[in-house]
Amino acid sequence: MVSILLMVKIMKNEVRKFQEFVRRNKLLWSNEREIIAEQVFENHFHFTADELFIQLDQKGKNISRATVYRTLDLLERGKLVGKIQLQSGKHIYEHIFGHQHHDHLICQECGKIIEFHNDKMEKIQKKISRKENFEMQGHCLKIYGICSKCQKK
Amino acid sequence: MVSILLMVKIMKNEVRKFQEFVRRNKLLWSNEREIIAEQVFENHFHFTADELFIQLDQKGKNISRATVYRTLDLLERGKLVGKIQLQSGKHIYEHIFGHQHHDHLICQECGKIIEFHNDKMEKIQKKISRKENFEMQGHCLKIYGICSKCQKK
DNA sequence: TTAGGGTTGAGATTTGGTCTCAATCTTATT
DNA sequence: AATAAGATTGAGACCAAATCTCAACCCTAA
Repeated sequence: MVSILLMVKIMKNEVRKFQEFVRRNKLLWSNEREIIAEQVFENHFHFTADELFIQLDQKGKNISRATVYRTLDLLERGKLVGKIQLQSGKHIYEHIFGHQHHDHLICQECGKIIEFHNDKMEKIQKKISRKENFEMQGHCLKIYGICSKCQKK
Repeated sequence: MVSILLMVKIMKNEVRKFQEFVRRNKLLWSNEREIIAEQVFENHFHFTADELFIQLDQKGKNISRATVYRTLDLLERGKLVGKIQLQSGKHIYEHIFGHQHHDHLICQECGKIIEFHNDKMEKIQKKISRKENFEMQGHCLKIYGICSKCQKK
């Protein structure tokens, strides 16, 4: 009797994309990178590096803070996550892969973040850069204010 | 013989504006606040809190770092200076009073900052906020890239 | 002149993040 | 399967920017 055991590692599409990025850049694929990426893509919306570290810790994954930061950097370089700087100076992360580029409305009261995208504005930015002979690589637009819920309070 | 000594303190317009702001908010006007404000408005273009502290130190003004930071916060609250966050997470300051609102092109190579203003973009932002029932208080737009000089290198 | 309370300085502390380096793991090559 | 080269990791030291603490001091109104 012959039994064939097929070990297929189920890997989320996003995690696989990250693995491809890592290999493409001649870096090594490690357990830690996989665990961190999995957790990142389980998180919906925005999270901080430290939140991620604590989540992993609570799941019993003993991964050091340094590795979490290093891996988030890598995910950012691979354009799989985006890093957003808040007014306080803190950073939050969000998925990018599979998402359209967008900017943010940030509530100063409760911290709520609303995403939006506006093509016209992107075009204007390109035009301004061209005028200044500036080679535009990216941009960051944040609108600060009070969200509808907090206005009612 | 009678001699009248008229002591008129020459105060830059911007410094006076700050003084007014301080008084309006029922805070006290101190020597330190005056010295710091003077230095702020002597600086042209952008500077960091620490640069300001060092400038004062070199002039023999013994003002503590804490006071410099505190006063910059006040100046910001009074809308006399603006605080800009760079991608590195560091902050730089710039005058606002008497200047038109503007956004920034930031060279990733040499750090050069080019200011610009675009009305159409401001309008779009207001429209977006309105759509989301968001009470817009301010915004921050930074375009990152390579300036013309650095492209040639 | 005085009282009340805002402001300051020096240095400790916090925060978010990076660095160090020996031990460990990954991968390509035998 | 064994090996070697080199990438990665963990623990904790370290760093810079900024904030906090609190006693001493200064500003202002009365």
